[in-house]
Amino acid sequence: MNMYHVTHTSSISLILNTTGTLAMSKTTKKDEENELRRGPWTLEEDSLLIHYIARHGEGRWNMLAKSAGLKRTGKSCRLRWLNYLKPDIKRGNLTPQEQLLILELHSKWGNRWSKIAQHLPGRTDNEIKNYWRTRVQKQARQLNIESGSKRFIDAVKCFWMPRLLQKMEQNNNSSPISDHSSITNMNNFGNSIEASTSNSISTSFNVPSQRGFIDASSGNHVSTSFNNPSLDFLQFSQPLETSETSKNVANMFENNVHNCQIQDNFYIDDTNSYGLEGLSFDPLSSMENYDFSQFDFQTSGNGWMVDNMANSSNLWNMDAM
DNA sequence: AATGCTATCAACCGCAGCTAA
DNA sequence: TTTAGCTGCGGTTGATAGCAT
Repeated sequence: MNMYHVTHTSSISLILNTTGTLAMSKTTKKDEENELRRGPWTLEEDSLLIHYIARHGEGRWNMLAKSAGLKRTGKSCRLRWLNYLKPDIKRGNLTPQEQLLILELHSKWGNRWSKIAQHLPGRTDNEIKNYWRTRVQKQARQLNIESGSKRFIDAVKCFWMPRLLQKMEQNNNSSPISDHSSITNMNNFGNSIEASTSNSISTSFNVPSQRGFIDASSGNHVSTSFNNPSLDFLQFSQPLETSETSKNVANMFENNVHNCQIQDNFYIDDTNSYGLEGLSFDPLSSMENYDFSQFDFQTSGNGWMVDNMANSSNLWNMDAM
């Protein structure tokens, strides 16, 4: 049994558990005899649980806990299995695609973590919940936005999502990518918000009625539409046939359509504040690097973004998704 | 090197819904 | 119909690693 007791006294033991961390458990004789264990699981407990489920299957957790010889509650066994031991659990950082999907699904279902997790194979509700609370909500707090508010949704849609798309594009292209990025919306060229890199990969979220936009790197006016009208808001400066990721993105969004509306005159050009390292990936934090001083920008209280942006009436159409 | 702070994530808790007795 | 037990979900906590000072 791979349980490493580093030290052991009559009442305190240090145990190297499965996560590689040291767990200190203070127990009494009474605890050991009568009470249920709590805290980090040991390798021995994991092994008992895994082998029992391999033989008998999962479910009926209270009985399982007793039968397996685990001094744990059924709930604890269930949680340990579902969140950590189950073979098909995917570990490691969430990919941009997964993050994008989480944002999409959360906008649709709210804190229905279990339901969201069903759409991310190998990811657990706990993991998604932790991601949301530690990354997404943190950004909202830092920007003085109430998470779940309309402004927060605007931020997610107009900044975070395009950058995730951009990251996906970049991941799909192994060629060297400059740190130069820009988000551009020029009044003269229609209402679009565009994430662009210097290697001409450009992703635009458009107001459907105005589909043209300027490729920031080439200066050419580009208008690319999807066959599916519901994808009109998604446009790419590269022809679709040359951008596999664009196709993937299009597929991903096919049933998750929403429009991103921002006001005219909205122009942001940051030259180096969120290069690749920034894209690894914290889009809202990169917002903090923008110069919003030219706008009616409030850093505390209710406001944080261009007023017209927040006043858009067609934002985040839940029904359309 | 020591200390404090922050981020992350595993695990626990309380509650609600379901089911069987 | 009531009640007790079980399960699953979402919120919260606590331990710890890593970073900053």
